[in-house]
Amino acid sequence: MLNIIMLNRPFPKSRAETELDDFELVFSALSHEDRRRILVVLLGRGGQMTAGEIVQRFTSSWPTMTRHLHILEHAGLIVVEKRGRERHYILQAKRMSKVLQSWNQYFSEVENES
Amino acid sequence: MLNIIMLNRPFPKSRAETELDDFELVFSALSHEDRRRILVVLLGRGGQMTAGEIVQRFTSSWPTMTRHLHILEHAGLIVVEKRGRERHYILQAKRMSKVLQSWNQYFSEVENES
DNA sequence: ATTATATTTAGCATTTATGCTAAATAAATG
DNA sequence: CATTTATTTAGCATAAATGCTAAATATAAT
Repeated sequence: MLNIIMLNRPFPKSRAETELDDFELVFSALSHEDRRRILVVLLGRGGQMTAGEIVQRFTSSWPTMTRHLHILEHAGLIVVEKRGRERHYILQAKRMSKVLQSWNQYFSEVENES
Repeated sequence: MLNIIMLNRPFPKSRAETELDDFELVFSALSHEDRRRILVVLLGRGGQMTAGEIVQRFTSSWPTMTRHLHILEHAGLIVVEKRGRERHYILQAKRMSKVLQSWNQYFSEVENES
């Protein structure tokens, strides 16, 4: 699987490298309106919903929503928990804030603006 | 032009609507690595560079970079100033921070996490 | 076991994004 | 004015993302 490839690195990624990967994953995940809406919907429901509850609130098909959920999961913006035949998706708001704040921090020194 | 269509609305957009548009524009703009790099490069040069200076630092062709610059401009992450035949692109770091922080604020109430 | 429910995976069609080359524009210079 | 320099616009080819339907999987219920 994909994991094998990723764990096969000769040495671990540096903090900075990981951060760059995070920016890629998080900004890509957040670039689609439905994916942003999923996070907002999750927030409104206390941060945790099943796949079915999420799908109900959108117009796209279930497979399409599943893919969005996987993209959000891969970016670390949600995590999944299997409970019987249900999948519970759990918002990772802190992780999202951290990544976005660390991006913002790069730019926080600047005062060169109108 | 595009402006005519946009100004033809019967009433102005609400604050919330504008914010949603901002999320779309900003997260889409930041979803491409070269566009994020342009902002970082601009930052390293004091927040202002000509189109040519920016293009020099990337491997993509000038037209490709021009398009990236326009996407960043449309998102409000840079502004352009014409000076003779040069275009000076100016980083709008504050605007970027504001948009990302306002997104983060939606999620800042949550403490439901590991 | 059989059926129903919850959800994902496969595979394909369509749209959108990206990247290029060639041509156009517009200011500066000889 | 002709030429060079800085940059954009047009138009097309390719890659990537999105969305769908059908099929598969896996757990729960009868």
